[in-house]
Amino acid sequence: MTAETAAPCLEQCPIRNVLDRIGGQWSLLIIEALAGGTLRFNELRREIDDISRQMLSRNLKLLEQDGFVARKLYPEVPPRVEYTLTPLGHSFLVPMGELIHWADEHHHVILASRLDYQQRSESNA
Amino acid sequence: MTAETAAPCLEQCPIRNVLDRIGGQWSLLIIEALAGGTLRFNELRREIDDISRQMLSRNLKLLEQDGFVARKLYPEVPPRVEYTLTPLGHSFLVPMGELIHWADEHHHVILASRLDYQQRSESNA
DNA sequence: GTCAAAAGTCTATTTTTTAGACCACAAGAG
DNA sequence: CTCTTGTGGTCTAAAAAATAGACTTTTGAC
Repeated sequence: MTAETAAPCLEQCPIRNVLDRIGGQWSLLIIEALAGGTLRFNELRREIDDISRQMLSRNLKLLEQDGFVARKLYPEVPPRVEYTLTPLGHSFLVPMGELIHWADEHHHVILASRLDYQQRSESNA
Repeated sequence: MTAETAAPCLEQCPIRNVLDRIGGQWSLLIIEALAGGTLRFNELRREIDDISRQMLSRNLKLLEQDGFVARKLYPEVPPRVEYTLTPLGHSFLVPMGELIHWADEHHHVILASRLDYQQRSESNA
């Protein structure tokens, strides 16, 4: 129980640095949508459906910065922009898949826990 | 390419429902901190160090609701509260571990990508 | 007597997100 | 010709969320 104990995540730790980007509501959803293949901006928007243009735009930019997705602009009129997962993005699908699998497997437990908690707090009220 | 294609995550889909909770900046950090064993409120705060009391409190409450952590209040004065991972919380450590491992393995690529992007946008400016 | 610590809560300020208008241009309908 | 739709966004104003910091209550140390 000396200084060695835990504290693995100070501010500029790599894990935190990476996961903070992934952590938003939208990033995982976008990556998942692109897992099926290249999509254009508005295709993504329809796919995710309740994301605002601005958030989609911002998150795509972040994902592009971090090298998860590649953005290809076709200089046509009207403009066409295609977003595709990079190899890095694809490699991320593996741990993300496990996370989703876990969520899928356990969501009933979680839902039950939520209900339980709700009922307990009601009976205390 | 019919309706079957993708759209796996509408609003009330379980994955989304679960991951939205996990998705915050703090949840993963809290779970990671508790992976080492039971901690009290202020111990957690020192562990994570740049989390506000309010966010820690709120996130712990959410994690408790969802059944990831158990909260044990000792009715002493001053009050003592201990937070511990439940079995569900522990089982989550597995996919989370893979995610962290991936982040650890790839953060250099991501950092490089960020720098690259930055330089490209500077040369375009 | 004074100060710190416990585990939070409350409020005010700041940041982030959302909703929605707006842009230039072109193709298709009528 | 005009009207509407679709393209990939950006901009602004309003709503929601996060942060910082004071406050609470009781005990033990000094």
